[in-house]
Amino acid sequence: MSDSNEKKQTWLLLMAGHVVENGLAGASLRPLAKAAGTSDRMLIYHFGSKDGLIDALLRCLAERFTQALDAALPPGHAPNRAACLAEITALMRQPQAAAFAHVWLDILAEAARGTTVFQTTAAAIIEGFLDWIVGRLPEDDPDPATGAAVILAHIEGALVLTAAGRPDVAERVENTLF
Amino acid sequence: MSDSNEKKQTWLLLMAGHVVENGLAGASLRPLAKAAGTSDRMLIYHFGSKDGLIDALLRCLAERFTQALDAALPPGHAPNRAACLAEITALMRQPQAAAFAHVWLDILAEAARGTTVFQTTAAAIIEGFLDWIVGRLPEDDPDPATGAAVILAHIEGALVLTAAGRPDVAERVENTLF
DNA sequence: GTCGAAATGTAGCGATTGCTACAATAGGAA
DNA sequence: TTCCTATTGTAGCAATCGCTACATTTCGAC
Repeated sequence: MSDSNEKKQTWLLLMAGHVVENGLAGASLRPLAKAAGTSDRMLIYHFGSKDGLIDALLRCLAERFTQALDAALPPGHAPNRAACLAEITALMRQPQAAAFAHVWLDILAEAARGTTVFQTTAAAIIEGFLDWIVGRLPEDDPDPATGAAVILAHIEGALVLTAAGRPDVAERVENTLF
Repeated sequence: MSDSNEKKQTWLLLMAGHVVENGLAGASLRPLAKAAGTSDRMLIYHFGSKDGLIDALLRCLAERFTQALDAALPPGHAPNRAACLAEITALMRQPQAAAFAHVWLDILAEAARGTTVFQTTAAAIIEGFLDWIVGRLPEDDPDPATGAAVILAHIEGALVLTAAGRPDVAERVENTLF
């Protein structure tokens, strides 16, 4: 059992890499299996169905994302909200964050259409992101929940504007937010 | 020629409706043709290829979106930025806006992955949206470009947070933005 | 009416989709 | 060894994908 779980976990990591590079929307069994070094037959056998695989893959991606946040910028309090936002914005401009942004938009599109697994995954990612931001706000922030919400909303807005090819709009806002 | 263009335009409107309801990512020729009341054979014949069809469909969607904005809230100056944001936020909560949000996220996901047609469409939609917001800002707004950018960034952030199942976060920000 | 081009229907191609039937292998329990 | 279950490979199914070959219809120019 533990042996099987280890193998599945290895597969999931490899498939997560493939998904980050090639997108989640058009991901089909055979390419995923090739990325994991196995066969579609095995993926169905161990995950039950493609839905089961996507479910596991989404959990894996969410966990990887929250871990990546802590790894990139471990908790530590910024002097003020503006500095905190600047730090996170700079982090989001790094290539690995941009790569994840593609998958994030895939997840959002499917979540918006009502698919339960994608909705819970998206909510979990948001929750983890909010917690992480709270841990980076100024120690004396009067209202960390609101502060984190403002920063996260701006990060997500900037994500959309950047994806739409207008990072300049996001930048203009960033300079006048706090 | 004009006859052919009229027919294509009718088809595009019907297909746009289908796409808004069923998503753009998984849209394939035969369902689109059925929605337009024709055949996949005819779509290929008149649009050259699926890429050509998607291109035309995206232009149609972008135009429909900007027109829908003007139709929902014709230009008129709000008393202040906060009121302007509140108006637009209320508008975005209407069902038709939510329906378009699904397609918008599809477009963004594809644009983020680098597909040119989606990128230009996304940029055009952003541009039209910005112009429309400028036309609704207070008449004496000191910096309409920045004001529109701040409002649009928040709207897009709220879109993401809502799609992720956390509209509460967006709402919290809205109350403290101006 | 005649002719030629545009427009449309029918049928199907090769590729890919998620998934499965069947058989073979492997590895531990008795 | 013997048997049983878990695991894996091979092959293929029905459905759908974008697209095309071929035949037919439609329709305006002459």
